[in-house]
Amino acid sequence: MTEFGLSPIQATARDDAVLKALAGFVMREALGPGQRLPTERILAERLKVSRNTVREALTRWEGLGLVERRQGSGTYLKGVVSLDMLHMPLTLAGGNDFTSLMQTLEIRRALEAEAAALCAVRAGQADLVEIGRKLDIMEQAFHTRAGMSAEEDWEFHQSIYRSSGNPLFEQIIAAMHELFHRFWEHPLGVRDFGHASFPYHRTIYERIAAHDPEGARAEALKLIATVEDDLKRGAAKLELSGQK
Amino acid sequence: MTEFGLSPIQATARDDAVLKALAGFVMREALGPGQRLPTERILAERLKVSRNTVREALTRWEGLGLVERRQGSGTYLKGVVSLDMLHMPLTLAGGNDFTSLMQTLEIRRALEAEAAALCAVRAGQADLVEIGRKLDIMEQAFHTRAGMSAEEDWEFHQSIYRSSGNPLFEQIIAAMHELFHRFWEHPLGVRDFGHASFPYHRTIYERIAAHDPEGARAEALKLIATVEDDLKRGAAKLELSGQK
DNA sequence: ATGGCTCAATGGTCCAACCAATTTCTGCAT
DNA sequence: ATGCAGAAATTGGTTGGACCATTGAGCCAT
Repeated sequence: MTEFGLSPIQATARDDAVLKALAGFVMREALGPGQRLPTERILAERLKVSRNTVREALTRWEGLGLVERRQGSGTYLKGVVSLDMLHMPLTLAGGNDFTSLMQTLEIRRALEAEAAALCAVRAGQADLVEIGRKLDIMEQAFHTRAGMSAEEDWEFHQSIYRSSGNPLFEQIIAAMHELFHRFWEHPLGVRDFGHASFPYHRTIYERIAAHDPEGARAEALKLIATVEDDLKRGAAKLELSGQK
Repeated sequence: MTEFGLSPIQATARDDAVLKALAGFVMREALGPGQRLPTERILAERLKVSRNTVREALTRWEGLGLVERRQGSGTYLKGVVSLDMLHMPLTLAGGNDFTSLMQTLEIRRALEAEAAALCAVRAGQADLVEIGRKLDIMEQAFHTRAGMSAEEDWEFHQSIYRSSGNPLFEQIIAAMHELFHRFWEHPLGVRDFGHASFPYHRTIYERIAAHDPEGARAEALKLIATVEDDLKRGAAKLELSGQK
C-alpha cells in the first residue's frame, strides 16, 4: 500500500476558480467580517461564468461558515478569508441524548482548560479589559434576571477563547455550543442549569489576570465539573420521570 | 438589548429539506461508504424539486466530505451519514506555515492529555492488549526503519483515542491528522522529526495500564512538548536558511 | 416620528438545454 | 467465442433565462 504524494487532479475546477478569484478580491479590497460582497449576478458577469456556478461556489463557502447569505439583502462575510486557507470539515454523529452531551462536555473540559491556561500566558492588557467587561455584563445579567444568563455566559467564554491566541479553540467550541442549544430546545433540563458554575467565572478571570496558567486551568476544570454535575442531576431526574 | 428566547426562523429551507430526506433515505437503505446514491435527476424528480436545488444540497455535503461526485459515473458516499449530524467546519488561515502547525498542536495537546487520562480510567483489558500491540508494532517499525514510523505512531495514538470511551476525540484529531500529512509532504522539517517523542509512547502506555489518569496525562503532555520543540527547531532552521 | 405603500435590488428556485467524462452496449475482426 | 474499437446511453458540470420571495430604501399620508 504505497502512498504517493499525489492528490487526484480536479476534473473540473470552475467552482474552485471562482472561489480563488473571490478570495483574491476580498484580500485586495481588504474586506473583513460583516462586509457585503458583490451580488451573484455581478460576480457571474465579471467572472464570465454562469450565475449557477457562482451560487455553487458560494454554497461551499456558506457551508464552511465563511459567508452568510441573506435573501433580498446580499451576501456577507462572516469570517476572514485568505487565499491559503485550510479547511478541516468535521462532522460528528451526535444526538440529543445524555451520552452525547456528556461526550461534548469531555471535549469542552479539555479545550476550556487549555484555553484558559494559554489565555493566562498570552492575554494582553486589552484582552483582560475585554474579558472583564464581559464578566461584569454576565454577572449583572445573572443578578437581575436570576440565572438566565446563557447568552452573556457564552460571550464571556468566547472572549477567553479569542484571547487564547489560537482561533481553533473558538471554532471548535462554537460548534459544540450549537449542540448544547439543540439540547436546551428540548425541554429536558434541570431548572437552574448553570447556577452552580456562576462563581467560577470570576475566579477564572482572576487567575487569568494574575497570569497564572495552572490556576486558570484548575478553575476552568472546576467550572466544567459543576456543569457535569448539573447534567447528571438532570439525567437522574429524567430517569425518575420515566422518559423514553 | 433584551434577548428573547427566539431564534430567527429559517426563511427558506429547500436545501436542508433535501439533505434531510436524503439522509433518511441513506439510513433506510442502510447505505455505507463507497455506495452510490441516486442520480441527481432522479432525486430532483422524486423530491419534486429542481435539479439545481439538489445540486446545491449535494454541494454542501461534498464540501463536508460526506460525498464524492464523479462526473459521468455518479455520486458516492464517502462517510457515514445520519439524521442527527453536527458539522464543525474548521478553517485555518494560512495553510502550511509554522503558526498553523503550532495551533493544531495546541489543540492536540489539550485533547491528547484528556484522552490519555480518560483512557487510564476506562480502558478494559481488551483495550490495553490492543494498545500494547500497537505500541509493539510502532517500536519495531521505529527500530528497523530508524525513525520513519509515522503510520504506526498514528495507529498507536488512535487506539488510545478509541479506548477513551468518547468517539469525539478520535474524530477531531483525525481531521487534524490530515494537516500534519500535508506538512510532512512539504520538505521543510528537521531530519528526524518524531525522534525525541519516541520513549514517551511507552511511558504513556504504562501509566494507562496502571490506571493512573494523572500520570498518563503528564506523559502525554511531555510527548507533545517534544513535538513542539521539534517544530520550533524546524522553524528556526527555516529562518536561518532565509525562506520566503 | 410613525405606519403603510410602492418599487428596485438580491438571493432562492425552476426549467430546458448542452457540454464533458464515464460507463455500457454493439458489432466487427480475429 | 473472444477481444477490442467505436457508438450510444448515462451522469455530473455548466449555461442562460425566467420567475418567486424577501429585504430595504424612498415616499407619502397620518
